[in-house]
Amino acid sequence: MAKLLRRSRVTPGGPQRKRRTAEAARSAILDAAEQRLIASGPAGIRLQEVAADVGVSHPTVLHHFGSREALVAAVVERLVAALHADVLEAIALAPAGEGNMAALLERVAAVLGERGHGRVLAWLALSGHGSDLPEQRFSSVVVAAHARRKQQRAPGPVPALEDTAFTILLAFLALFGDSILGPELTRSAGLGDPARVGKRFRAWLARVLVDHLARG
Amino acid sequence: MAKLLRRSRVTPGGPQRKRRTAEAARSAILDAAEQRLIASGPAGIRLQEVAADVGVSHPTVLHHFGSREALVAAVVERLVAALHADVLEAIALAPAGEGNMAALLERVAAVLGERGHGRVLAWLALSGHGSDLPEQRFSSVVVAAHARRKQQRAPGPVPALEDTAFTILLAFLALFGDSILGPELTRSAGLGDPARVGKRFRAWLARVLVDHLARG
DNA sequence: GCGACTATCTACAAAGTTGTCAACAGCGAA
DNA sequence: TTCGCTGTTGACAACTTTGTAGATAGTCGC
Repeated sequence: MAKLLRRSRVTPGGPQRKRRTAEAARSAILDAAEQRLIASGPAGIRLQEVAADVGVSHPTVLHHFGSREALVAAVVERLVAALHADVLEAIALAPAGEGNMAALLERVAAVLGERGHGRVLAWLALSGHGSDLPEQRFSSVVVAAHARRKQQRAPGPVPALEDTAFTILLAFLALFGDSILGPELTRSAGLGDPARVGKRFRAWLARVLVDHLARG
Repeated sequence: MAKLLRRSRVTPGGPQRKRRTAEAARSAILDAAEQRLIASGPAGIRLQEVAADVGVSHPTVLHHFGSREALVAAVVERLVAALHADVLEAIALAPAGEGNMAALLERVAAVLGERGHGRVLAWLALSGHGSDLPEQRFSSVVVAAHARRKQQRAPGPVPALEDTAFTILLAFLALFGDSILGPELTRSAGLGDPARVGKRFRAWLARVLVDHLARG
């Protein structure tokens, strides 16, 4: 009789099994793993926690990704692609004008801050996943910016390409560093609301950069 | 007979036990844990690995620190103190002159690069150990630098304190970000030897900062 | 409805990690 | 030398985590 009663080896509390398409399951699992990646880094991704977030058992995760390592690789790849697209979009959406440096910095800062893209960059660099970062993109941005710079300021000596590259590098590193420990530093400095201070800092940085590009 | 032969429950390969003072043992364990902290972050510290590095068994580590968490707290505290002292020393050793900005940046960059102080800063900020970072130190540096700045450039309008603070913040964030993903970015940009490019970048940054402080 | 496919589950295994415990052993003091 | 203190150890326990295996059960096509 007992054999007839139990429909599975052990009757679960909620016997209703939700079945998704493989693609939907993979996507949901990647979403959960992405949150864990942002919060705890690649080393902090646990199969059981990710599975619990999605509402499935951890063998289901293994079924869809094969191994924990493959899951980490998949979520890193997806997130790096998203980061890459977001940065390019932020740059592309900045109209070529005068006071748009501040808007561009604000956009890039938002990309690094929201969704934790800055944190993920740091996690990957620290964890040795640096080779997963997009390659040869920085140089293309530099070349495009330098062309626009030479076009905009006709008279005077031609600025060196490296000057443009270093300017962009400085802006990006400052925004990146700010996304990681900016709040801590402003709090430590007692400057008040970190969000407000961050905004003022970026506006100030925009003025410095424009100043340098114009006169440097 | 067998009872007489075995001097311990199981005869170890090397029966020689090295006994250190508690202080020496703690120091050696902290050294090993520090390496692990720099390489893998606070979450990557394993009692067995640290013990193996020192050449002891892992219960010895627990004996000296009580728990893994206490060990992590101890090594973080020691390393943050060392980082703090190194940064203050780098600033203090910079003579108040003209072209010393480059030397100062080089010093701070060395502190962040060597011994992995920059990495540790990032690890702690990402891992939520941000509250372990030194407090109220940034503001004291800003105040001192601002006083020196007002003294050096007598004529003209008095620069705002926030301008000095943002300048220091920019320099530190750029150096910090460069210590984390500078090599990756320069490699991605195909600019050649990251060490050389980093040095050129810091020299360039020094010129930009001095320029801003003088004219801004 | 029925069968094939497969997403999903429970149960288990294997390895790693932290922590406990009793015993051993080096070293200084009486 | 002997004794007490304690740094050190092997063995073990409890827990976590990844991975495997077989069974269960939705879903689609016929």
